Amino acid sequence: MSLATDGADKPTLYKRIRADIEKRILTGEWPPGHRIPFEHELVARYGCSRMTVNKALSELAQADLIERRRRAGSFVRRPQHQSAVLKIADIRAEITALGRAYGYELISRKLRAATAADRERLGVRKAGKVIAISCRHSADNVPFAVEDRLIDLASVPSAATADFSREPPGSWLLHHVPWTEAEHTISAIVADDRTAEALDIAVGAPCLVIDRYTWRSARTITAVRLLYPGESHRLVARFKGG
Amino acid sequence: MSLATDGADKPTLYKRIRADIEKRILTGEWPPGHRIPFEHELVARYGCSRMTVNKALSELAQADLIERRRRAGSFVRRPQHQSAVLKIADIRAEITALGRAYGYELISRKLRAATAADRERLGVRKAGKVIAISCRHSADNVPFAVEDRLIDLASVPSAATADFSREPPGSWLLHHVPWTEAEHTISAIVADDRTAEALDIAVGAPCLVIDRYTWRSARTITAVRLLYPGESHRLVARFKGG
DNA sequence: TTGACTTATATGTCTAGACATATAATCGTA
DNA sequence: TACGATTATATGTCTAGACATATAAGTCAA
Repeated sequence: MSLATDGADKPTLYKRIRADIEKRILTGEWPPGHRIPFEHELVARYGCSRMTVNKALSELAQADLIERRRRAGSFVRRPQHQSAVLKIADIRAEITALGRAYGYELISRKLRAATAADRERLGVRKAGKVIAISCRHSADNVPFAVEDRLIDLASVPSAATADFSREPPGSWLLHHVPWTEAEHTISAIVADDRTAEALDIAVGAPCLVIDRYTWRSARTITAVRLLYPGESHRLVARFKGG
Repeated sequence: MSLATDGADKPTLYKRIRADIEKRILTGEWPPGHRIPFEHELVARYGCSRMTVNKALSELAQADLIERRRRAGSFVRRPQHQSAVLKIADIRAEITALGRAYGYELISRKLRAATAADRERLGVRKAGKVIAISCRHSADNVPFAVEDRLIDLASVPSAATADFSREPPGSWLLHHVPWTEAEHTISAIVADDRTAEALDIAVGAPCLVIDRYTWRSARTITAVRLLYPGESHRLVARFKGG
């Protein structure tokens, strides 16, 4: 509309308060340990009610930028240097985001009674059926990652009839299983014969490994190992805090 | 009212509302796409004011568990399967948390005018001085990681006189530079001669690599490369969302 | 000096309203 | 039927209070 000159649209007051404080912390004007103004002081400065500044400060506390202590005040926290947001995108999304052509290929799919090794890997005790899947993702027809997955059929019965020859199991699960929790473990190995062939790299070349273990309400859903060529693939995590 | 009987302490009302809803989402009772009750319905159910349920729902929206749409209502989001919280702890903290003895050893420290390669690595244009540090972290006297770091003295002048023979540069920076932003890149390589010797592993053994690039207010602070023995070290990221 | 008790105060939570705003639904018209 | 205008409504933000509660700081006695 008419006011195209500068700062976009009008942010709400509590967002402006939050941004003001965040800026002073991030520029170092208010270093770690610094006591930021009391709520009543901010109320006076911005001419608003206490609930408004409280909302701003609560969000900063939730983001771990400040620490709030009763009776004492609110203080700039020391950066933690420890929690980063690591984007582990769906492989198809990752590849298409790079502007490359996504390719998928099912290598093997076996439905079997869970072996001792399967139960160990899934972290379940009871016997039951599992699906073991091996597949490959490629970008512009170059191998991008190989996937080795185990799905617990007791938790996801409908996986028995899913067609994994066209849809990657990761996408299928994402659309057929609601909210889950997961644990990722990242490590490095060197390619053995089988891996080297699947990824079209040399035996002994480095590989990045992501092991993901997924569950819902304490029930195991799936365990997957992803192998990437180590020198060409990178995981990027960007974050605030040292 | 008179609903006090049970044990534990009494969580506040908005936290109870948030936990109730979160539980229904996580157990799958309310699957992705499900419309959760309107604020006025929750107000009626819990017998509280709208601001209280609004606070609960706002926090769920901030955590990306629900999506709020004006006029339409609030809906359970589809899990993203893409952002994980990766804990990249301070190495000393990581080792002591494992109950092992932390050891630190400075391998080299050089103060020099930035070379073209240094400027490239730090992403700065202007000439200036840098400190290049190479050091090793160990756990119970076993090499744990080697660190190769560059610090931009224009941004952190006091680093020139810091004693890095006893304190790791990471810890020192953490305590002398306020809030920063960083980008981590994780990859895998195989050990060359120098790395193999420093980590006491075989040449050609896999290594996990973390490259961290740190800045504050668009100003580069430091660039560091951490090398871990790939098969013994693991990065763990745990999170919600598929 | 130490420990126990009291007090002051900043944050934590909550209320019962208010108006703003985006937008789904409905209605009316071409 | 398709499209534009209107309306209804759920969320977004805000207010001016309130009481609860943890705790820093001060007070006083042993």
